[in-house]
Amino acid sequence: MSDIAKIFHALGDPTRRDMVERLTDAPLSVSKLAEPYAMSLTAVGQHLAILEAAGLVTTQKTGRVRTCALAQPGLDALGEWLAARRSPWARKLDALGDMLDE
Amino acid sequence: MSDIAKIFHALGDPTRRDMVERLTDAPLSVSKLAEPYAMSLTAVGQHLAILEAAGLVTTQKTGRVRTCALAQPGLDALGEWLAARRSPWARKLDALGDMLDE
DNA sequence: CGAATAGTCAAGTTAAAACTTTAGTGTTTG
DNA sequence: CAAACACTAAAGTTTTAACTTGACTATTCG
Repeated sequence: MSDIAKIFHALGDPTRRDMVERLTDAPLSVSKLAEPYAMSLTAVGQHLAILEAAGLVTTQKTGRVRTCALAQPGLDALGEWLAARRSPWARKLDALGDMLDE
Repeated sequence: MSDIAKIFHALGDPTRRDMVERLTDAPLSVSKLAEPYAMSLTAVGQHLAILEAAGLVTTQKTGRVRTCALAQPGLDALGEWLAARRSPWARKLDALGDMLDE
């Protein structure tokens, strides 16, 4: 699964997208992050693992609490993908470059 | 389902994301769009409906052929969402505005 | 006009995600 | 040191989404 595939798949789920939105404001522990959702802590942990694998969230464990924060790599990759669709000339240049490489 | 939810859900699927990527280069008929995929034309039509509902693709039927092209509204909405995560100060200003409204 | 083309509709099947339960680890607190 | 806390792992269930089949409509071509 490519990076961009992981990112879009991760953000395709409403709960995960909401988590990212809430982490925009401030870092949160797993428990705090889980509070608003009507699901088990385990389920939240699973969502978190997906966000982390996509490079959208980083976490670090101190003692028994894991703190989650927004990560740049995922957002940056998303920005690049979007830029390529919004300025088609950039994509055409890429295609030209690929052609010249052959 | 909110606009941004529709957009991320739509792009969360690999086939639909590939469709959008191919439409970045040029508009295509449904049949041409379907060619690379090992699935029925019906399935492609279903994917297309989801992309259209998300504002990522527009289509128009002329005679018996439907031509599909990339649409701005979806990409713009995605850009706005992303901008809000990448510059947290913007989001904090929004929160301040909401607070002052009360 | 008949056949081929391009796409669509409704309904059912299959495959993938999300979520749960149960049980457990390491960490702090009283 | 026992109990509460914060999370984690494995395995099974349920829900959702993707995809198929078969039948059908409208358009173009010979």
